[in-house]
Amino acid sequence: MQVKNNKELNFRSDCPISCALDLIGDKWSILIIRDLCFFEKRTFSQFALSDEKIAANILADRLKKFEDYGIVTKGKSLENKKTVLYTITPKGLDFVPVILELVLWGAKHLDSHITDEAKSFARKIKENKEAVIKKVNTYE
Amino acid sequence: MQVKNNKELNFRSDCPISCALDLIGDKWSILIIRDLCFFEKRTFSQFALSDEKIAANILADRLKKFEDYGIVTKGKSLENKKTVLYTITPKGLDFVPVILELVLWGAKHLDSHITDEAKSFARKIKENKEAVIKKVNTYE
DNA sequence: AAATATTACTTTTGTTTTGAAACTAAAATA
DNA sequence: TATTTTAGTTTCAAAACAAAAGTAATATTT
Repeated sequence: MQVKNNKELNFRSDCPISCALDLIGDKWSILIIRDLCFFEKRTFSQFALSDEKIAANILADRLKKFEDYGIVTKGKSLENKKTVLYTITPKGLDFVPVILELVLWGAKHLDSHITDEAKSFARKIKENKEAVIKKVNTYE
Repeated sequence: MQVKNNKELNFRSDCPISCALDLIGDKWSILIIRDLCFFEKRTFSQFALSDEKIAANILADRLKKFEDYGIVTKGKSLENKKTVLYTITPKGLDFVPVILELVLWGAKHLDSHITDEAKSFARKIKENKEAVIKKVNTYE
């Protein structure tokens, strides 16, 4: 049978930064991980509803990639047969520190674009990064 | 006169993560910042020679964007008239923590692809992240 | 001084990725 | 039974990317 798969990643080099970017270096991947980790989103339509308005085809592509590379697992809801649940793995959760640093960068250098809520989150990260990471890791 | 400019960024939302990605969310931007911060590259041809082999047109595009958004400044060499020097700004240096977290992620989860050198760098980051950041910040 | 090489790009052309919209199929709800 | 919801897929045009070749100024070699 014909399986539609993301083509195999070829890593451009053996640099860990480059390899990480080969997997999540685009405008959408990190936002999906953000939604999984900080907004407890789990379903296709929840991701699709985010402010940035990802297109359905791109979302489907990234979720497939994430599944293929162990960033999320795909499962079925216990309550009904049509809802698909995406759950972040430990490998995916390990992107949280990257995301927190992006928040700090954004809050510092794009100040005027950023909400007060985001600014207060940045403050919280600066005060106690480990606590923020631990909290995300215990959502599950 | 006709100026060739990167079109204005439109930020997809007011999320600091999303905004940061609007600027550097692609496969190349962070690698150029890596080369500036960790390998002291300053010229077009030095960037072009990196292992990942960025195409000249893409490199030119990203350097222009970086200049426009204050990530680097463009200057002339004191020694000769043809070399152009790109220098990272404090705003650009503030991406270093993001990069260090990508190194840690890559070293942990893509272990088999990564060089021993990169692994030992990851160890150093884990031992004393602040020292690594400080060292990068004092290259200049 | 002339020829060659280097540097920093730009241009061209073809391919790939993205984005928007419409469409589908199964399941759930009214 | 009809409508809505969920999770996608398909289509097609536009934008971004990649590889290669070209250019112009400067620097080096012969």
